[in-house]
Amino acid sequence: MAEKGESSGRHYSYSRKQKSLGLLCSNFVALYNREDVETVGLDDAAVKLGVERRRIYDIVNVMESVGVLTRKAKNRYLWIGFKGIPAALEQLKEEALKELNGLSSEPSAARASDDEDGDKSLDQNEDDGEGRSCANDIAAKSRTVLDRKEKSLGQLTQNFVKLLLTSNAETVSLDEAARLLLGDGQDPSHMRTKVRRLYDIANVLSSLNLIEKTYQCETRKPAFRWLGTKGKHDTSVTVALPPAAQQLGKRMFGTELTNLDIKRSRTVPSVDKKPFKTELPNAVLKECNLAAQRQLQGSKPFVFGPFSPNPPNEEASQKKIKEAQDFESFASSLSPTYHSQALHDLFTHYMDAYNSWFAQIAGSSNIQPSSKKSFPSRHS
DNA sequence: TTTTCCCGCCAAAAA
DNA sequence: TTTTTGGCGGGAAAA
Repeated sequence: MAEKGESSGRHYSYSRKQKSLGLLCSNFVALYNREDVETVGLDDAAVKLGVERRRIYDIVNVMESVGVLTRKAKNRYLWIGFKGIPAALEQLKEEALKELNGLSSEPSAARASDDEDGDKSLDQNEDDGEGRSCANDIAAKSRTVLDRKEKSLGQLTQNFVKLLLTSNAETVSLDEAARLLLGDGQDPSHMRTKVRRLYDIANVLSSLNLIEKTYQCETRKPAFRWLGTKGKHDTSVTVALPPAAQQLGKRMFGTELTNLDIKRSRTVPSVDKKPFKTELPNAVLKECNLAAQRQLQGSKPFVFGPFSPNPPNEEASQKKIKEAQDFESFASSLSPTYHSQALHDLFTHYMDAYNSWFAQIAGSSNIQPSSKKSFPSRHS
């Protein structure tokens, strides 16, 4: 009955970027990554973030695959946060290694593999020869179930991550991944679908800062590079950029996590019909995530999400201040991206986080921005 | 053009 | 049954 999405007929210029899974994921994290959150409701998320439920399933599934969340009940997820990532990764790597040297008959073995605690130890019996009517039926059924599970976004995510974890290549392109995760010569249509899914996954993994988009050295082909698990000292894990890519004049990516992407803000192909200074949201948001995270990594080898719970060091304070100011101006020129309300909460959250965080470092190193008074008084 | 990937139909699991 | 999950691929924005 009721028409939900769209609405407001004349929505000048529509931008996919503002609806991307990556951005959604960032917003999701920003919304729930706090101490006082221990459970997440899907409805709540969908409403707060202004998206249809379907999209929530998408991001939640891949996040769960990486340990950020766990399904607790219908409509309910347990929020674990970025601290859950290392363990999950460890496990994935372990599995990957195991199935790497073990039987290599199955490319994408979707073993029961439901990590940790003993779960429902359902049938595993395949003895006896007389199945009779229903036994066969059940077998077929579980066949279907397994099949479906095998194709799930979550499973694909894990396989993709395993691939990245074990691959000795520096970067992996999505159709390489698809090719590896599927058979070799597969039906092209099937292949395309798989690649679509990989794009989805890659977007949220990027948003979580586990991977980064780059270009393959020689081919110049788009590809992804693993960023997580910097277990060892960084010996030479970071290969130089593909030199050729630089002269393309296109958007480039830094050598490190310094992946700033200044939004080109290309809106309305024909005439600029925008009455307001509509601009930035997603790019800035994302940037904030990255910035926050970058700042927070002190002696730690690697930090996962934004606002991780450890005190920053004071060496980069100057930069922080500047960013804080940027952020301030950004916040004041907020424009509706999804359905108004939700984002407001989000920004409030960001402001809070930045404030408390800034207060910390400002207090500890005793530096004040010369021109401005960092932040105006906070009032709820 | 190719690459990226959002949207939402609709079917499989759960309640 | 209804509701919750979530494959899947069309097709359009972005590069």
